[in-house]
Amino acid sequence: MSGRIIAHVDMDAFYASVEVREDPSLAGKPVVVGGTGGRGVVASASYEARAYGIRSAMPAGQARRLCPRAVFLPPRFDLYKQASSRLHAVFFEVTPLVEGIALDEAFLDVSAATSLFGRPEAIAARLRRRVSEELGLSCSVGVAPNKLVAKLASEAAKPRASLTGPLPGQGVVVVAEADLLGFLWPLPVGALWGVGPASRERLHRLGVATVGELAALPEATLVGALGKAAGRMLHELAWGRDSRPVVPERAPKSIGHEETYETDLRDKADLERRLAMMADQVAARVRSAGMVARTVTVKLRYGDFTTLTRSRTFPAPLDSGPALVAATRPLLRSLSVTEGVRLLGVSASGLLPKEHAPGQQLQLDLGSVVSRRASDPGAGDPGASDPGAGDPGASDPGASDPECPAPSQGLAAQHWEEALGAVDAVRARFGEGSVRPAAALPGRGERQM
DNA sequence: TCTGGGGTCCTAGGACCC
DNA sequence: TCTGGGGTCCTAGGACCC
Repeated sequence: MSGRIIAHVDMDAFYASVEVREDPSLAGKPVVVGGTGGRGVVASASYEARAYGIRSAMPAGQARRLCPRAVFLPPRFDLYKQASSRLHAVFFEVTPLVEGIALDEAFLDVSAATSLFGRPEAIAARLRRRVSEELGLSCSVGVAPNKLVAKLASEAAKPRASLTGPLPGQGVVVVAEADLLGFLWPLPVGALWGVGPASRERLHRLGVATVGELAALPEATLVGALGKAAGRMLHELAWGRDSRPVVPERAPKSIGHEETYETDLRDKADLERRLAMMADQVAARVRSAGMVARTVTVKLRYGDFTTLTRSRTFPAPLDSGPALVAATRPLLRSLSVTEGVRLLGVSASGLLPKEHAPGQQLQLDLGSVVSRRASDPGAGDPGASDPGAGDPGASDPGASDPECPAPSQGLAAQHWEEALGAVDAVRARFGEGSVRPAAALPGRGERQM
């Protein structure tokens, strides 16, 4: 446990600061990124905007009421991604052990960097200087023996908003092993990783408001109130114990896309087309990650915010657009849309690296598998690992759907791979919208472009 | 002018297997 | 033929993070 030195680097008001850097006339003004759509929320707010009480995740309307003269900008994620990769290049100057948490935030295990760069304070100061030189942006750095406290330390190092302008923070806060509990125990429980509004409320009912009070509670009480995993975890964290390692590369567990609409949608055919577009995009991202997916989930949210999911796991993985589109269709059809749909989404999970995936041929057969399983949940796996076995003669509503025919049984797997590669290549060159799934088109005879 | 979009992890119940 | 129990997989929902 002892000996680790973990740094947490967190950019200050990242998206807003990038926008100010791109347009210096915004400097000193309240700037809000996000919340430009009818149903948006704030993604990032400059310290000038925070002085009015504007915060991330706040509904746009509320932010506008708090500060009508704030500048509201639509997010430009490509710009933030560029800045993020330059940020990571700076991190790699110090250590290869970098775990990105978000575009603007990362843990660095700098335990082995002291011989080259000196004491933790010096490493943190160096990081801040290099970030400023390379990106023209400021960040805050926390250093501690573990991730939990490093993150809380970077928070303590942040600037503060005030109506007379941002008050600079310390920039760097280092918490030594001996000071751990003294730093931790006065903090509110909500500061701990994993304590959100629901857990905070439960803890308050137990009379717990600070981390110190949490530490005084028996672990069994916490487990009773919050469940086994969360209870044990929080008990450890309250005592400053956190052995989670810095993990540089994590394989994704799911890849998805969802959209909230300006007004609730009720037209089933329209929703199916939108879902097909999303499923096709998700399939492309699964392929570009070099993965295949076994589980497909459709998510739907009604106007009253009730949220439902429907998922299906297939015996063999899939990664083609038509396969994902075909998989989502019966899932959406199992849900009512007459109430009005606020949000629709698709996600692919059960991801496996493509090279270890067994029986990748399901995509050739998926139409029949999907509809058969949907109509008869008790049906076994109809030879899914064998592309030719899927009962090509059966008149199957899914496979014969005019809007989304199953890929031809006769198309050799190799040709299918080539077709997918071609789709991805055209998209890479001409943009995402250049190739669209047939199921996303309004009608068969109708010209789209 | 209520509540985004990208995710991770956990829980609980049922099916199923031994 | 009054009923175990562990393990795994799947599904749905929910808390939480940035």
